[in-house]
Amino acid sequence: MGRSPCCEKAHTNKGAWTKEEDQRLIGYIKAHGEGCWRSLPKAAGLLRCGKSCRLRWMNYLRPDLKRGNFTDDDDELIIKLHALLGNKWSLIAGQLPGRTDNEIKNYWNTHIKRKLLNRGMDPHTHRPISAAAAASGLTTSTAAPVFPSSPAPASRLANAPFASFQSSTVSAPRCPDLNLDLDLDLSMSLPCSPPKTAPPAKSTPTSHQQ
DNA sequence: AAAGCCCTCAACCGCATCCTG
DNA sequence: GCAGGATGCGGTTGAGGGCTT
Repeated sequence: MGRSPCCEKAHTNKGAWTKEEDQRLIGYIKAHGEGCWRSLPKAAGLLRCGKSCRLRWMNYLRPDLKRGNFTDDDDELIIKLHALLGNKWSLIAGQLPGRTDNEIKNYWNTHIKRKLLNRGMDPHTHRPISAAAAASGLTTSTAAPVFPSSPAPASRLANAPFASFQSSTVSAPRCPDLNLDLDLDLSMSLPCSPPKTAPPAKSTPTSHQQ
């Protein structure tokens, strides 16, 4: 496509990071802080593209990461947040200090999906599979999720009514503004747009752009 | 003990959105 | 208001390790 590549692929390493690369990245960020990912690799003496450095730092090297050891509470929270937000992994991660969007996404796909299926729940709609199927003259896969199925882009969520819990992440441990302790009928609690039978999360804007 | 299969997770890719001039 | 660049996000892939046969 017409986009310029994010970096010169010919001169960048790919694949797994070596310890030395990690050390360089950590050292550089400790010394200079995050930011300007595009120029960071050169400045740090890394043959990586900025994106790759950012990802490595965010998902693996950051000192405040927990990594692994998801508790049942974490599971339940993720499930509830997913019911509310859909595949907005970064927002979900924001409610779980020390977790990254990538980690949660992986954990969802490998563990929680299965957990929900075992419970007879549809991981997309968060409804009982039979009900979800029945409810769909709609196809199962597009059965209306209980979260806004064509949610506003993440950034716009900042303007959404539940934005308050996003910004509250830091000060309060978890979702003080969401009634996550209840077995919510989430479809009732959503402040956002009325449910549409729209494609799931990310696909939204695509249709009217490009 | 070996081979094949399955699962997990780190990393990449492409697109969307934000930011700046 | 527009264009281009930078950053962030979500989907997907592939390597490696563990498990099963």
